[in-house]
Amino acid sequence: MRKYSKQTRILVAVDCIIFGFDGERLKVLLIKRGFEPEKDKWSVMGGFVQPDESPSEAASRVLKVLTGLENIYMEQTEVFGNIDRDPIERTISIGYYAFIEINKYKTQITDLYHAEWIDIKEIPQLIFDHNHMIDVALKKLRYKAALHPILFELLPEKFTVPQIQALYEQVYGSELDKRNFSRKLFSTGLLVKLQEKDKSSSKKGAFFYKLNQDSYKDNFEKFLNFIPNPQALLS
Amino acid sequence: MRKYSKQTRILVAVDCIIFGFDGERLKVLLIKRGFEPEKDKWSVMGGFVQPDESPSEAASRVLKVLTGLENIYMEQTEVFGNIDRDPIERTISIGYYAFIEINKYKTQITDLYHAEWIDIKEIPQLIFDHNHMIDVALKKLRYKAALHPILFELLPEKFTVPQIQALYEQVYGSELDKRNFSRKLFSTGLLVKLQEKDKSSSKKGAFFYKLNQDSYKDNFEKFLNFIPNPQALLS
DNA sequence: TCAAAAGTGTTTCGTATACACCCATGT
DNA sequence: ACATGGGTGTATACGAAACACTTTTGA
Repeated sequence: MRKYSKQTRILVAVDCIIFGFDGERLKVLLIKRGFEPEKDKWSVMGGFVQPDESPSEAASRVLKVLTGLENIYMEQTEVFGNIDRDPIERTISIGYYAFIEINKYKTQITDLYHAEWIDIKEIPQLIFDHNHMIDVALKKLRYKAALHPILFELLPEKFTVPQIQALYEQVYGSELDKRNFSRKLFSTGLLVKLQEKDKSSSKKGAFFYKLNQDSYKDNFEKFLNFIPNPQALLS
Repeated sequence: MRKYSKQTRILVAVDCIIFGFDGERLKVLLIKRGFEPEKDKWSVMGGFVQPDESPSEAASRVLKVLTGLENIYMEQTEVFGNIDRDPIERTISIGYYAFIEINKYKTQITDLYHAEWIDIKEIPQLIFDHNHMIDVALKKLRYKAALHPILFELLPEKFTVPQIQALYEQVYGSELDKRNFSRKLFSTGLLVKLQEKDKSSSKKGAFFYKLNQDSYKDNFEKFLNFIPNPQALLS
């Protein structure tokens, strides 16, 4: 068969907004570019989609190269395709966002790309439309996390209730009532209490919990409103 | 400045899933392809992104060429980028979905592309991954419509309560209690009652309503759950 | 007068929210 | 003993859902 001979091919990139949580602050992994264009400026990590990979494979590859991590939850945000968003050459970029447990991230790789965790409140000016990409990812994160238990991806295997609450408070930039929060949390049936306590942040210590993986998967797509029983309907 | 010389450029397309509602059934606008590859097979309408347009501009152009309509609500679904999704040549396609009032669609243009409204329950086998694209768009539509008043885009300027209800019932494939439905509907403050009645579907006649455009815009992003007051937080 | 669709109210129940005190422990 | 953060319970209010009858009018 022949090709679509009269059409223009375009550079396609992926850019990854990588969120992390250190127990106190929500952060994004940014790199200081070691190459042109915009050398030494901050940006999110990205790369071009190669002939032998799908965009999501490209995003996973980029994530792995930067952090050494695989099998991480990633999701598309949206496509950024303005004609002049990259001054060198037209490039259409597919945005992805990922959640990683900040301590799994190996710092030895950091130096290679001059990568750093930057507090979400202190993002510097980035190249191209990368600030906008982060805004979009953050908005999507907030939207999704209000309806689905997605933020657990940011927590270590064992975590405490005060830690989760701090995470939600970071994401939404507001304080939550701990009594109502913990009740809601437990009512999901997602948490399994462990015997061990985290004594690092208080004298009394806070119990560790882990995710009930089965009900986590089962409940991931659940949410409510407008339609009487959307859980049953959205499948 | 020089180009990213070592990278491979890729064909980028947009494909538009166009939803319509005829007062009874939810439908999708499909075309019978008049060109190779897959001539005479059904597909959704799409086109390649041109050098002088962004993907969303391309989607609007495709929609206009097919339906004659402009300024229609469109939104990205996701990117479909498997290496072999188009057997002729690798093409990355950005999915869009649109809602149009079915009667605004001019049938004279239909013939040009052999376009037809197909009931959502009766989608034939389509080329490439187009069936999957429709599934994704439909899922997204259901998700979004459960939280936001998006389905009004499918209705004519004047509509009746039984019509909206029928639309929701089509979208979710389930029956709704009309007492609860109308109460919820009116509580949004989105509707303005008109004097005129629609007598076409009953002897008694049903009152027409129109959208309160101001509160429609104000309320578009509202919804609830998991976080105490997400409306205030998502902005 | 009857059939067919439109329109309207009440009760019940569950969940969201507001709110304040006791517990455990290291210093 | 006390300061610090962890953990728990209750009362109220609001919204969701279940449920059935009356109205209008063309045939």
